[in-house]
Amino acid sequence: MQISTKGKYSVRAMIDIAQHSSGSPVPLAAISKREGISLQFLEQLFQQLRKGHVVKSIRGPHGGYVLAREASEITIGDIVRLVEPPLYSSSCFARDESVEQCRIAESCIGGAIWSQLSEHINNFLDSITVADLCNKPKPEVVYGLKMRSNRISEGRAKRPEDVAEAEAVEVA
Amino acid sequence: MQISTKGKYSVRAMIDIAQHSSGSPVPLAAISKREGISLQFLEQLFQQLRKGHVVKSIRGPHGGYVLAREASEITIGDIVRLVEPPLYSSSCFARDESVEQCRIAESCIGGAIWSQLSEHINNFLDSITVADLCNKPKPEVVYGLKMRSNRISEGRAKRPEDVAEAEAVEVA
DNA sequence: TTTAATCCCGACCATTTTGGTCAAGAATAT
DNA sequence: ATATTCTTGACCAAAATGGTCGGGATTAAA
Repeated sequence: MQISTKGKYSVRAMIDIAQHSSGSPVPLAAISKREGISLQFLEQLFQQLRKGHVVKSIRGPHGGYVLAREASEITIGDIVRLVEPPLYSSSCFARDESVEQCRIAESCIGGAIWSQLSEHINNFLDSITVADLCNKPKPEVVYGLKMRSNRISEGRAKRPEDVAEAEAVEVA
Repeated sequence: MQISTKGKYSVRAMIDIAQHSSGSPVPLAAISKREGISLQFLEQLFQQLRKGHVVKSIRGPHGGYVLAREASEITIGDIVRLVEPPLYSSSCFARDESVEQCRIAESCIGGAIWSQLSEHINNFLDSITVADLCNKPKPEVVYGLKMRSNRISEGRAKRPEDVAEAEAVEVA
């Protein structure tokens, strides 16, 4: 269970755009140089980010990418979900995952675990926005991240009762 | 970000032992047959589970594996951590991950995100025990999983303030 | 004491995923 | 026109995943 560099690079690139775009588009070449990420790899990632509607592209000279909406309205989860495979893919403890039926049948709790874990992770990642990471908070604040619950992220219809209360983790 | 079959298989095998062991050891061959998991793959997994002290082995005829402690004292997190690579490995948004220094330096929040995410996941997985999954709860109960916070899992020293309040997710 | 059951261990291996590169093209500001 | 920038698709090496194989070591029981 790992977060790949695709996720990390994508988040870094999105932060980079948010920090360096003053209304004008940011070319990938600039991000590549600043973040030390290969241009071609960025291009690959940004196709997914564009199709996922978190950035918009502008072609030609002085072109580049701009955030599709305000940095405070783009969550880390929005980004990560576009470039990472989903955690929960309908498999539980069932013997044969291709079959819908679970081995321990009506008492199966396995699927619920992974789906609940997935919910937890998504709620956590959706509680942090690109704007949060651009504000350069003081170290004390870093560890006291304010968690916003019930955030509705793009393309993911959540009923309110689906959303867990995400409490801040006191790490320090 | 995926949970591999190693994690799922290991959890299933542990549940299998808990359900079929009446004090006597459960041979891998029996688990293999019941769960449809290759014997050799199980052997591979159980080496890690044994070294991680969640099971004990008994060799010779009528041998097999027994849980190293009560099913209610073994969490899913205990199992999964033994066979899955760790989520958080000291990398944040830093340009050069081999260097300890982060690009956005004193205001770096990136590392905190992944480490907090890791905490969240561990707390969640540590809130569910093998015993919970053997009790065959009714479907209603399945989705109302009671989360126990502040569980101390083997080999992971947690200060109380490190542990988030894990609330039950109302899925249904 | 042989035999069979069982765990133990290390090497091996095919496929998929990851983390990219390369080359050619299309759009567009200047 | 031309240079800049995104767009697309093919390709590729290395690592991880999800196993298999073959032989040992240990031990209960016939």
